[in-house]
Amino acid sequence: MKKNNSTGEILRKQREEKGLLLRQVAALLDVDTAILSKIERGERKAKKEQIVELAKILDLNQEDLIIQFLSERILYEIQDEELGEKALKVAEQKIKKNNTKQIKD
Amino acid sequence: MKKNNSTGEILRKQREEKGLLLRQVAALLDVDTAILSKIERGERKAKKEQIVELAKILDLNQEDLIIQFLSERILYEIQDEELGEKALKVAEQKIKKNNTKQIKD
DNA sequence: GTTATAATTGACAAATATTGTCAAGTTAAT
DNA sequence: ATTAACTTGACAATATTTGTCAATTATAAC
Repeated sequence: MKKNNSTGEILRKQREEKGLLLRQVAALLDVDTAILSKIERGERKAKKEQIVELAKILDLNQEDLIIQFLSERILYEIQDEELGEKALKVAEQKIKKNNTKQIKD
Repeated sequence: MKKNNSTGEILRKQREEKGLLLRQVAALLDVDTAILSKIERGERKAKKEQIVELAKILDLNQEDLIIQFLSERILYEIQDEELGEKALKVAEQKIKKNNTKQIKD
């Protein structure tokens, strides 16, 4: 029972399910095969536009893929940071505080 | 009842409380006054090393300041992203999952 | 084993973003 | 009006990210 944890795994699985080659998807994405290979294996980060494009090309739910992608960017930002988890919680609190403030507008 | 929301506000308040000039703190930090001014006003992001240094210079709790700083970096990462809050939650879940995994090691 | 196709890897280049310097401009107090 | 502290914006230096390319590895078919 294998889970798709990372954006890369999701992309690769779906590409293979559709029987597409790296070359083909890379062409549609307008990047070199090497880049897509690295993105799928998590060696490189994709750009947001590429994630959006890939969702279209591979018929993946765009929102889910973006959430996945953004969460990885967030985790990348706090990698090796001992206080990362606490910072995440503070960030959430700040967002919430801002949301409730918005009600006034 | 004014809260110190941002890193910059904390830094400025504490510097003023200590009666230090931008010039003086900037010198200790080894950057131009302009940079520190911008950091305090939230116009520029500080580097992590600078945050650590500033905590020392201004006698601020280092962990608290770092958490503050990291949370801002995280929020910066998802600014303007509609799905940012959801991504934050997913990021937290991933961290937790990883924590429990670690027990095995 | 050779050939052919797909994917991976690593060195390097191009593009973008971050951080810094400097000089000129405010602001506020005297 | 002078002075000191701070601010601002243009630009330079640096660092990071993203991309290209050529060489290599892996796999399958013969």
